[in-house]
Amino acid sequence: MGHMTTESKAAKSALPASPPLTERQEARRRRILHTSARLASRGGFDAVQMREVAESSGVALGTLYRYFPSKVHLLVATMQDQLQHMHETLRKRPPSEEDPGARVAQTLMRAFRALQREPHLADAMVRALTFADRSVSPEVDTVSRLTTAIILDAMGLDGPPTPEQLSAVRVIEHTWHSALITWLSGRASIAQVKIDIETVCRLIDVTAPGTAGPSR
Amino acid sequence: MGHMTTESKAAKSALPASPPLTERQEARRRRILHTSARLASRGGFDAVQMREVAESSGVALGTLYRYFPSKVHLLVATMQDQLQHMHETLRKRPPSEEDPGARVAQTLMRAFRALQREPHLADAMVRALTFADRSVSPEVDTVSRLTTAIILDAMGLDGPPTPEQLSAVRVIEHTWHSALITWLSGRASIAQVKIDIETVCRLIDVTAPGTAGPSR
DNA sequence: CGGTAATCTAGAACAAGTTTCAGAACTGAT
DNA sequence: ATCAGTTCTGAAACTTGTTCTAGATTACCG
Repeated sequence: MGHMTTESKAAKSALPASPPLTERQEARRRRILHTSARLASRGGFDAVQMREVAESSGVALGTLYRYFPSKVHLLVATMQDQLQHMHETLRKRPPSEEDPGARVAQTLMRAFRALQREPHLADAMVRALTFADRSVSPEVDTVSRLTTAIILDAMGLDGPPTPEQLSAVRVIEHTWHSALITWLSGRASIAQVKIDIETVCRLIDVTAPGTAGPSR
Repeated sequence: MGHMTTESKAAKSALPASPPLTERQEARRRRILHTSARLASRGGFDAVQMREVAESSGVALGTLYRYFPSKVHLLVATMQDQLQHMHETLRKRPPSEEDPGARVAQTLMRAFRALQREPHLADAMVRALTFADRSVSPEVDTVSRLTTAIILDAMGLDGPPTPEQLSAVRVIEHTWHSALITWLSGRASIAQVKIDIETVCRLIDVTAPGTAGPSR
């Protein structure tokens, strides 16, 4: 593995709020993201090789780097893309449970089973996400907001969440990412992940307004 | 970094099926780990360059790779080393709180402040840990067991932990790692990490035996 | 349409992780 | 002390992420 620059020196902030892309450019971007997901599905993080992504997308290497300043940027963007699909899919079938905690657990396990179908892709995306350094913060933040939105959606709250609930959601996100990693690296079974998710989701019910807090 | 005095074999059972190392070999290994930590402290993950580690440890590159089959292996081993120190240090000053949850939160925040003193080193170790693939599973597992031991120690239980408590500890570990990453990549403040840690530690009290569970 | 600036292409070049190999140095057993 | 087997060294080679450059294309503007 070559060079995984932690600190990208000349960060050419191309993406956020930049000039609108032309038709051809949008198509190129799509092609690249599609290729990225395809290669990742085949062999995970290592199988996404920048030269191959470029060639297979019909784009020069330099152009690929203009669109996505690093491999990690590319994979995080791929994750954004996939998460948006998942958000829509999940939204179509809201969870059947009653309690917010159980609803979140059910939704996350659905998401988990979806990822299970493409474990290599999941591997590439999650590894990129946790390996990302400061130069990718905005993109990682977007992924985080998407994940938060999925969880809040699943909770099915009436009003806005309380600060305590937001804390619980953050912790759930932490657990979600980390549990995913332990599963992907073969150190935890699916059953174990399920237990962890269900355990952490109890925090939702514990922090629900109107419910007596824990005994402290 | 004075390395350990005499310690029981139990602590360093990292390499299960390897032949015992000679004196010179043990010294080489320690030199390498020391160099790794030194370079990491200076510039994080990227500053730990295998050629430089080898040269600065007075060892050939091929030898470095014989001892640690990849950069990630090296950094995870470095983390094992540092965690052992931290475990001993923390054990010397047990937390002052009463409730197990609060004790764990206090201990983890102490550990966190220790890491804050060498943020680059923390960055290198944690990034390696979460980037590790299957080939590093045994070593990552050792780190996980060490972390679990630290948390269980902090809880100060009388008897053995219940399965529910073990689940809570797993979730706390997830949160710990993930919160660390968000802090290291500049996406969360120290205050935010503190809140997350304290939030997840409520799970400990919630799952304490003899306490009524949440209202579900 | 002509001109100009931005974008894209092809390919070389560079950086750092990893592998390989021939020979020197060390180890343990006879 | 000698021999066989392992370990270590030094150096080159290979891989893949990343950068750079010169020229071709394209997009936009008057």
